[in-house]
Amino acid sequence: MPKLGMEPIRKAALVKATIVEIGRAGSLDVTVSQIAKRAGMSSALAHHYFGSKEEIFLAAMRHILSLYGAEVRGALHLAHGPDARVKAILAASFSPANFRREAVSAWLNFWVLAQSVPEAKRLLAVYQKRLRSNLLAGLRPLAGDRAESIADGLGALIDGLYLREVLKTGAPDGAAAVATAKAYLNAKLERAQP
Amino acid sequence: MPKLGMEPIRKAALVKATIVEIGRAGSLDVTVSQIAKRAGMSSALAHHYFGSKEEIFLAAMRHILSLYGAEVRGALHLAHGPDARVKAILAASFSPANFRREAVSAWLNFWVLAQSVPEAKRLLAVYQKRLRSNLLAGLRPLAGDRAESIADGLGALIDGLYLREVLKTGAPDGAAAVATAKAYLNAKLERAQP
DNA sequence: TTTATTGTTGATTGACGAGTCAATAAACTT
DNA sequence: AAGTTTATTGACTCGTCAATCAACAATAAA
Repeated sequence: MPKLGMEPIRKAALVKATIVEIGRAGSLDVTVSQIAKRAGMSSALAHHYFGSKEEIFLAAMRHILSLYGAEVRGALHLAHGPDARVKAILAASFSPANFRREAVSAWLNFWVLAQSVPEAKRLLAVYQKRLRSNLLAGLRPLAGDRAESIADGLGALIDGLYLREVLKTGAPDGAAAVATAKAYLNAKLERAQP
Repeated sequence: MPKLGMEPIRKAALVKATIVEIGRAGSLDVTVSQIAKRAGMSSALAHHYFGSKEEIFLAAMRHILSLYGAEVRGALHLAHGPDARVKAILAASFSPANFRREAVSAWLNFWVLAQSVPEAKRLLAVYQKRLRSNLLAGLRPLAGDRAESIADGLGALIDGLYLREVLKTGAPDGAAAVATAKAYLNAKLERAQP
């Protein structure tokens, strides 16, 4: 039965299962056995590939971050002009893939993890820095030296909209979130809603 | 040794200790023994007064919420005029008492708790509703029917600023947070920084 | 065909933690 | 004085869970 080259497959399955389980539980109170079971293997195998529960969590976090990063990069690639680039970032941030219950819950819990696990904190800091620099690139031509303060506000607003999604019932409404963020942007750029 | 009327004293000590311990750990991974020890009693006594760990957490959450509520109410009492009232809410939200490491960490973790404990979710929803209605009362005279969207954005921004505090190192900077929120407000009200 | 190498799990270990209980003691009631 | 209520804790139960291990299976390399 054992076919070779299982490692990447198993790891990917575990990462995916971890995100699902965190979403289900709404917290990091998830056992390795639960994760392994959902991924269709024994908990011993999960330990075999990842070494520890913390490593599993970090891998899941990297995965969420890289999914998000890829989406932003893809959207940015298609966008021409500063305004379009900023809006592309917003659209990617609240796209169905990222702005879904599971993922939002995972983000929230990774924030918690960042308080006690330095590597998690580092990863989240990288995300924040990249988001900021992406926003800044688009905003600078539009707002000059006010770009920094707009970017910081917009970044916090995005995170806040994620946070608030947690309390909502029913399916996430990415469009509404994007609208709120765009309204902020337009107000800061002192122009009417386009 | 046993003096009567200990219950409220013990409970208060436990609630306080809970917030400190959650702040220290950065998560809800805090044992009843740790909490009880910090509060200067045995874990059995903590169970005696609260029944369960979950009840202890909920009591701590109610405490944080009520501290915040009291601060807002106090600030609102002194504020005259819609503009002053909105600013009072911002000032209270980022006052040193509320916007400190421990409290911020507690808030974040209560958000996580809300995902799995209905009562926690309820409490957080009450907070959100009150914040919204307080903001609305001040914004309506200033912005008419745009007040709703401004209040929602401002609410999310406040939460986002709390969230971002988690990653920061060093002492929290309430003034900067207030400045960001005020900048948002001013932009939405289409006026220069007063 | 032996000998690694990789994949896999059931069983076990060792630690830890929530909640209970029995026992003790002080204070208040009658 | 006897009985009741409140305060308090050390010791214990019972369950859970991360991590390890021993053993087995299958493929690849020699």
